[in-house]
Amino acid sequence: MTRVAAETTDLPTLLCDVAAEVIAEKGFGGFSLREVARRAGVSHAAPGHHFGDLPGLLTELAIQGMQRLHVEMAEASQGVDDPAERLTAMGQAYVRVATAHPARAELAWRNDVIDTDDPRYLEAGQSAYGVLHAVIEAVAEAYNPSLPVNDAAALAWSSMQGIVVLRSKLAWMGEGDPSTASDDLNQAMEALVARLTPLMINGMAGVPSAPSAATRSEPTG
Amino acid sequence: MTRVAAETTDLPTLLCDVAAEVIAEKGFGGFSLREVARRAGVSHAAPGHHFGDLPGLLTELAIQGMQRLHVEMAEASQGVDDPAERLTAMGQAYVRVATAHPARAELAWRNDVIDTDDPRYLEAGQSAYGVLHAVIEAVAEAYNPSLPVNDAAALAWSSMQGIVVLRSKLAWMGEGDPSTASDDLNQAMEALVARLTPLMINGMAGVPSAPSAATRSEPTG
DNA sequence: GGAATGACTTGACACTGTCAAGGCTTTCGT
DNA sequence: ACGAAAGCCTTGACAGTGTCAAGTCATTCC
Repeated sequence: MTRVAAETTDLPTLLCDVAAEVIAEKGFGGFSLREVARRAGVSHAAPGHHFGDLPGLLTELAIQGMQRLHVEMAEASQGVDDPAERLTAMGQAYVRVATAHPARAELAWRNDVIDTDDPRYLEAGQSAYGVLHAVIEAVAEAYNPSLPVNDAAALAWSSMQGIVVLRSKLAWMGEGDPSTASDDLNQAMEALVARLTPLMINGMAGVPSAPSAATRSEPTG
Repeated sequence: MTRVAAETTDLPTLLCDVAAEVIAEKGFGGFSLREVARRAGVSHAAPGHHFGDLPGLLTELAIQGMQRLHVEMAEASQGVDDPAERLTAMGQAYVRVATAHPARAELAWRNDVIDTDDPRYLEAGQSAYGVLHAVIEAVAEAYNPSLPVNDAAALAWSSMQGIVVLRSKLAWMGEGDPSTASDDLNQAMEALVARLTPLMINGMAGVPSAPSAATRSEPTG
């Protein structure tokens, strides 16, 4: 009857958009396939017809989230020469995607409800990681050729993802006011990323060949 | 009937343990209050009687997770004098809690299904952050008095949480084999934390333009 | 022009969270 | 000591959910 969005788009993409909207609105509790169908103006079994089952739809959203992460990080890194600035731009792009598409970005890491063996999911994830890895390699080349690139890349991605998860708890951490509007929170997070990146870059630039600050537990040299 | 666990513990804690077990086993899909009641050998409405509703039970688990994070980080930092080593020990404790109690640790950050306004939740979170903040302050005192402590603490916590979330994706990142057993994965993650901490400490210690900051290993000589 | 394919609906089933009502046991006041 | 009150838990019911089989209808293909 009253389909909510443009009639031109096909039903699967419409269902994805509606699902992301519902999740962003009410979280994963209160989300249901039937409500998605209701908002899209189709029968309750229509989603099942296109995506098989609930994990099928959520996996599709997760793939889209990972792909978006990939393309926006890649775009953000283009045209920025300095490796440190490029890492900052990518981190900000990551945060921006996570706030602009919360459902898709969160689902990308919800191993318990998606099919992590889907080849499209794997490919999107590895592509995204490839972009980050390239930037860290540039950082290593510019600042410290002996930098353990894999470790540094893991640190960078972990930090970005951690910031997104801890976003609502930044008030605990003296990083702004809890009552800030979402636009301000977004800006505050991009600013935080901009301040955190040099902290990481400094660590990557100055890492001694034999770390002495903490106990080493890596046996192989 | 056939209650599954020790009869000595009271029903609420039994229900929490069973719920955590079910979530760890089958994820949040496939989890239901009724199955928890079934495994505990009580009627289907017993959980509701003690916790009100589903968010009530999940919030209780989240509080327990945050508290565990707090106490284990505090314990890990005790008896370790060097700030860098203490930060490493705390990071490893964080990872250890997240792998030993996956349901509780994950729920601690699932804002969509828990009640984040619960005062016990808030208190536990702020206590945990306080422990981390103290360590970062010690790092600042030892290595770099002008370190922005709040930023550095946010970076440290974000990294720890990010590592936990990305744990299953470490294979993409050249950080070990995807087929490693869970015990090995646990060890690999603690080793990763041990390698990442010096990276962060170096970044916190100072700017790379000052060459002494990059090469020195002892702050006091 | 008939058949076959795909898109979607209808109807059904087992299951879920939540609530009201009731029973049973323990505790408490007097 | 004895009735009342309070807690703990069960039973029963209701609306809502995911999923599957069967059916309807238009399009496409030969």
